[in-house]
Parts: sequence; C-alpha cells; structure tokens
Amino acid sequence: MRSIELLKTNFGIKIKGITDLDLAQTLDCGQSFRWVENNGKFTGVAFKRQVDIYFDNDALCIDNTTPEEFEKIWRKYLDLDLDYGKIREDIKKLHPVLEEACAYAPGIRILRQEPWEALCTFIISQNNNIKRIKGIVERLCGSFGDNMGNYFTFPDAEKLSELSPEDLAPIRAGFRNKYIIDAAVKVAGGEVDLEKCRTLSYDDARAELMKIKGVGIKVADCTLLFGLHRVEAFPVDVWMKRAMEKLFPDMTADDFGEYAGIAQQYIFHYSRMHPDIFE
DNA sequence: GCCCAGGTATAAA
DNA sequence: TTTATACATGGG
Repeated sequence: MRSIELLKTNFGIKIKGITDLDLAQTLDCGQSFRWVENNGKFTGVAFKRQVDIYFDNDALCIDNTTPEEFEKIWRKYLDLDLDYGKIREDIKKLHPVLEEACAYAPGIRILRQEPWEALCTFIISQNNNIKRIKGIVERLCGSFGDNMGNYFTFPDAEKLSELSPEDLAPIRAGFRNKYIIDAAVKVAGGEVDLEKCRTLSYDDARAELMKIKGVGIKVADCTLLFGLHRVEAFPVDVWMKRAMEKLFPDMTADDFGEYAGIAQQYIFHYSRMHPDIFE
C-alpha cells in the first residue's frame, strides 16, 4: 500500500490512504468466521486480540489497538501491503468474466489468518453453512479458548489435542469433532507442520495437510489460501464448481495463474451475488 | 417431514 | 479410477 498515514485516536488508531478494501467483502465473505458486524463496525478476534474495525469516511479506524500492534498484527492480517489494484489488472486479462467479477467486489482482500485457526474452521465448514459455522466456532472458543474478559481466544492445537471427540460435544459440530481432534493431535505433535506448508510446493503442502482425517482438497486449499497466504491455491466447492462450468467452461484451476486464489474470491463473491447466472 | 449447507471417508462398481 | 452414500446439526 503506497504511503499510508497512521494517526492515534482516543480509541485506537486511524489510517488514511487505504485503497482496495471493503470490510464486508473481506471480513464477512466466508474466509474468516469470527467477525460480527453492526452498523458498519466489525468486531473480531485474531492473534489473541479483539478489535473493532470500521471506516470513518475514507479513513480506516481500528479501535482497541496501538500503532505498534497495528504494525505487528493488523497491517499483515488485513494484507495491506499487497497491491490488489495491480493484481486485478493482471487477473482481468485472463477472461472477460473476470473483468466483471473484479469490478463487482474490488474491496476483497485475502486475510492472513493464523494457520491453525484457518485449518480448524475450514474443517468445521465442510458440508455446513456459514451461519452455523460461526456458531460452532464461537462455542469452540467460548468452551476451550482463553478468557480475555470480553472475549475468548481461538484455542490452540495443544489445548485441543488433550481432548477427545466426546469432549467437543458442546460445540455441536457433529461428525467433525473427531476431525478437529485428529488435526489438533497431528499439529501439536508435529506430524503435520503448518509452517512448513509455507515453503513446500503447492502439491506437497496439500499432501501435508491431507494427512489429517477430514481434510480433503477443498479444506487443504482453504487452509493454504486463508491461513498461509498461498494465493495460488484455488479452493473449489460445489458452488465454485458450478460457477466454473458455467462461466469458465474452457478453463481449469491451473489457468488462473499465480493469483488464482484471489481470482477465486472475486468469482465466488460475484457468483454468489448473481445466482441467476446459473439459470 | 424434507432439503440443503464453501466436503470427506468409505464402500462398491 | 470413478461414483454413490452416510455423516451431525439446524435453519428455511
């Protein structure tokens, strides 16, 4: 992001010069499940901190944080140093439909979430809907995360690895409970190395994650994209499969290039908002 | 009641 | 290697 200006406020910080960011498109689009919106203000927890994020005119405000913490956490989390305008220019050249999709939701950014949280929440996401996923994640944090007063942290793999699937009954994740525990045991025990997935080849990183029971290609790709910022990962769910067949019959995931995952998010959002294209 | 939800494991063809 | 079915839960 070119020349952003950071100011302190009574509540936290204010940043001028932010472009290519829409909070609803980014925080409430099914890549993260811990953000709650009211009146344009988004409250959420990441990296054990809770903040409120909102726009005051064109200034991005983050309450309950400091400039130091912004530099350490939120600047990265919101991916503010990647030039999405430039990336969209590249993506648009791939296909005319992508021009429209990019123009429709130009404020999407790929969050840099914590890998374990991304893995865990996308295990929960399988054969599930976003509203219920959010509820399960909330109960998971409330039951097993650290109590920070107003909120709970996301429970780490070590904590969950000590539990049994039956212990997770209160979160009501159903058959996914055993998958969550298997993931926790393998991650906490080092059998699955999430950090290594940053440098492994795409195929090897997928295979590393798929050692976990309940992790298939879709969950692996979502973890790589949203938790490890592997933007070449291109998650394909049932909806995206339909969108691909209808909108890009002549293309495969490989044709979307190094920013395939970002293109996928534009396509996903666009097609969700235009279900009529499938008629 | 029935259907589906940002899928995957398992068994069978 | 590809295709069908169960899986827990809850909202529409």
